Amino acid sequence: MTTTRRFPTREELRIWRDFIETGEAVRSAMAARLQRDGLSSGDYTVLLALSEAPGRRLRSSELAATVGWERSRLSHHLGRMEKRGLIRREECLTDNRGAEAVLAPAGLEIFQQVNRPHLRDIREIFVDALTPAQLEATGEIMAALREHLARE
Amino acid sequence: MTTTRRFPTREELRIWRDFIETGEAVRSAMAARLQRDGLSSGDYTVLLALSEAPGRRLRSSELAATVGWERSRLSHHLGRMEKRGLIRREECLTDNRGAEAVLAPAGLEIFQQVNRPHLRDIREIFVDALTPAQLEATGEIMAALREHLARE
DNA sequence: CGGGCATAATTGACACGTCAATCAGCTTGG
DNA sequence: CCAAGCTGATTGACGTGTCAATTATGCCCG
Repeated sequence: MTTTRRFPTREELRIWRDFIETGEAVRSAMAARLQRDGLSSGDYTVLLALSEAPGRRLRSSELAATVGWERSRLSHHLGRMEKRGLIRREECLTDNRGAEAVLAPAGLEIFQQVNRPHLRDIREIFVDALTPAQLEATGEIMAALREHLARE
Repeated sequence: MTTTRRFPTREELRIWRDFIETGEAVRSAMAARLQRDGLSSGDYTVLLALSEAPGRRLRSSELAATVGWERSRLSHHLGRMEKRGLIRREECLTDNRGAEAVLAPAGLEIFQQVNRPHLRDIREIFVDALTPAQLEATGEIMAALREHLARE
């Protein structure tokens, strides 16, 4: 009876824009809080991954896979973090092409300072804004979007 | 009875990360499609606003308000779009400080070419991925997040 | 063995976004 | 009227992200 609509309705469009804009607003609010401790979201992502890695070190490519970044993005970011003394780079013993990123003392210290406040911020900005049912629905919606994306 | 939890649970954290990462994935998928026509998301946003404005022109500050951007972001973006011939800048007659952004013929043409495919992409990437109930829930969740953010 | 291909990582060029500083023109209170 | 301050817009510096090219090494097959 009803054929597949070609274009979104006004309401669907509104929700789409809400989705995009709210995501940006939430990320930017979180970035602002992290910034108070001098970290960007990317910094936190890297520090978290390294702090959880055995020996607090990871091959560049493993780190990239862990955080889901492209190599070159990681390379640029590590360069900036190294300049600030948050990480070090070392050569890889088992593969001369390889590089390892090592959590530096300054990086560990700031991560430990920032981690609990950051988790609290996630609760304040995100978890507390939603009912348990909405939170669950969010999980399902994100899963549906990702699965749909993957089917292309 | 139950005091406010200090930190998110594992599950809440998972949903938080899903929310952030899915948002990034969806935006990036959309950006890739627009890119096939040589436009960034920002370009589309500006072209849409201008194409709907009376005379296809807007004062810079009004354009900034319409799309919700900071002035300086808009200024940089308009500079790039002007270089590509998508818009022109003209002086404002009523306020010598002012500048107007005017949709250039090339900008109008590409916008008209891109608009319908873009709307179709929104349906394919976003609307089609969700059930009607999920779509409605998304609207409510985004509203809740924004309202919560505004309360700070 | 060694030429050719794959892989690890970096680099450079460029688009994008934010922040702080700047500049010009409007506006207003004494 | 005019100095002080406000507003519109741009700019420069810098962090960030992507893409394509590059460099160096490992690996495999003939």
